[in-house]
Amino acid sequence: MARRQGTGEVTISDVARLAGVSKAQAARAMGGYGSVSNEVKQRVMQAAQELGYRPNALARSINTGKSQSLGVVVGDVENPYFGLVTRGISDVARRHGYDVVLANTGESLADEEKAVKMLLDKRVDGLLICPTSRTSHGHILDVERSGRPVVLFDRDISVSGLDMVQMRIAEATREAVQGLIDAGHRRIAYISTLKLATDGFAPGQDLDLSTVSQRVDGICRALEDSQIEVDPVLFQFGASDRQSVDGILGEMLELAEPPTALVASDSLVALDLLLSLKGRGLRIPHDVSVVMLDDQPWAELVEPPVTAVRQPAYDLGEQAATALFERIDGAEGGREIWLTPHVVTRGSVGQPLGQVRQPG
Amino acid sequence: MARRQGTGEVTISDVARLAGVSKAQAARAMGGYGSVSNEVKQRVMQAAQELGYRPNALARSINTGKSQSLGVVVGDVENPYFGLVTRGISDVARRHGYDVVLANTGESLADEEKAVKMLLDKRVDGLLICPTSRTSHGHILDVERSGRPVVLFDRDISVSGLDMVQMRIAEATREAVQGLIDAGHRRIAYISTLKLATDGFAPGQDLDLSTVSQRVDGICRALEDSQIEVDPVLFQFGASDRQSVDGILGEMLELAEPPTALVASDSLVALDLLLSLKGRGLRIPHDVSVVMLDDQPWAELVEPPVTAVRQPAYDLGEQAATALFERIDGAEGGREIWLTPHVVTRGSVGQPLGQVRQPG
DNA sequence: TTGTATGCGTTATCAA
DNA sequence: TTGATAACGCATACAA
Repeated sequence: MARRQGTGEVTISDVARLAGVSKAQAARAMGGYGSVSNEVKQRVMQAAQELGYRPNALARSINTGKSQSLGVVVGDVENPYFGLVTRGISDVARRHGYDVVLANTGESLADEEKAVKMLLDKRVDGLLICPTSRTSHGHILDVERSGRPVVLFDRDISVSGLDMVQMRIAEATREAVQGLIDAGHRRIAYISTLKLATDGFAPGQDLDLSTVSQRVDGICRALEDSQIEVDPVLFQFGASDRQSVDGILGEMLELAEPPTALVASDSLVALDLLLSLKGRGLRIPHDVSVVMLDDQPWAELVEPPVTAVRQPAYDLGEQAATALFERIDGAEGGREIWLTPHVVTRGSVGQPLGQVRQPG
Repeated sequence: MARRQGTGEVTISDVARLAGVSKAQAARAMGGYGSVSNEVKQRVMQAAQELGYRPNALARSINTGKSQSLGVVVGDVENPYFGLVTRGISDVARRHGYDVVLANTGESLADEEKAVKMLLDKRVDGLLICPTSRTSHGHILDVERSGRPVVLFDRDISVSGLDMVQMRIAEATREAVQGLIDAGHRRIAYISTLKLATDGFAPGQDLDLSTVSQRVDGICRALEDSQIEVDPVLFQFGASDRQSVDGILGEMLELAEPPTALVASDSLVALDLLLSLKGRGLRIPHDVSVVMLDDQPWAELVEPPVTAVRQPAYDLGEQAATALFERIDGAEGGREIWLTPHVVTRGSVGQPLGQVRQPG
């Protein structure tokens, strides 16, 4: 007589009993390992079918040490860019018979740390992380130390040796900005969601997100190539919503030498930025030129269509997941994979208005 | 001497040994159940810390019967609507200390069935499903029968008794179409991604997606209220990509009595539709009016801004997850929750061009 | 409060 | 090819 109740679900023992074989044989037949005669296999299958038996994957995992699931940690699935990345990951995972445990951290480091812990506790076979911070990465290194493979995607961290799949977006950004310069722009502003740790921004300053860092580098390189001054006031951060974007834009337009071109760090910023411009009655590209550093379908639709840097987001997800599976299958770590975004030229870039220098 | 090697990870036994207490006491201290003296708790915590011990959630789950994770089955996370829903679900889950196993099925019934099986095998504590089909739902009923709670979201199935959270979009659609009628439209077309099982569409026909069914109902009701003929040729399906949308639009414009207003079933269709209109040089709302049955931020940005039905997608996710947790906590099932979308009037609806009837 | 022994549902080992 | 039994890592009933 059992002292404790089971879960009430059908187990392999029930199947074995009905099939008239030992538990071990039934397990072998169901699991497809070891050797079992065709006749027994038939009987077991039949019994399993009849009882509606489904193996308990948890119990299996505890024995095999493999959970057949991947942990994915990302800041914001709501951002269409990450939506697509997630889709790429999920497709590869499904193809491998794995499923995906998704943790959305809202770009909070504390939540990211918690999420990683939870995922490790659940013994995921590997982790895909898009880190919130370049520098606060203790929890990520812990994972590697624990022996479970990790692949970083989209963003870098400040130590090397980990697998990572990234966009080579510095170069594409440089190209896009070169396009602005070629059109005659000298005052080019950059607007990002990233919240700066420091009060103001200084060129060359370390930024805590590699993706933002790359973008800024690309812009600066383009400017320096043409001997154009890098003006810190044209690098604006903390553009987290419509209101802050509008505020930032308003301040920059009041500058003695306002920007003639605006570079939006991603599609969300671009959306708010374009709405703000529209609200102010500014016309693109007549009054101001615009470039967005992440393409989205609607960029083609607005008037004028927006010049953008198109990132292969789905591919990023696919490659990251593929790299992780290679690690799970025993491959060496430390590999870096770089994907190449491309500039898609549309109609939002034109010549700057001849701006008049304020006297004094 | 152990015959089999463990996973190599630190277990509660190791912690117990180092702390100099029994395995049970260590487990109690770590798990926070049963009674343990403060002194032992201290020693155990200390030992766990030192060894870097992390409990194996799988082993715990197998005992408790609770996995602390939710399964989410959805057709397409890439669709921003579902992206937001997922975010809502994920936030509630995290608040409850659960994590989310996400299965993206690409709207394939076979994949949906497989996904549900996998999730059940992994003993998720509950499932949130956005079903691909109203009628092929055996796998969903199986879940309920297995005793694990399910909440359907966004879409209905053809049997009652299950928990479900849905948009009351028939009514909002009726309102939006009423707006078109009020503006003078009589030829109103509807374009949906749904692939029809039958060859053509007949008014009153059963559709396999409740969300599409509701939209069609809303349109028909508005038309009937104004004694306008419901013309099957104005209901077009299978608009899965830009090309097919363009083809559908082309055919409809060649009709003897072409539509003067277009209703896009969701934001993806709307995007393709607007691009197609733009490509053809048709102007909104002068040449044709447009309404989209799912609002997205860019709808406000395009020229003219697009009148849309705004669905509280994040709320849908939140409510669905909340309902599921209530079921997990023992609440009765069979509840239906309805959310109310609203028409957001913008500039894409105008008076129809006086169209000339073809003679003969 | 503590320790022992057993159970969870599976896989792995070993002898038959 | 089979069956008995240990092992996985933890939770829990029971006795101490």
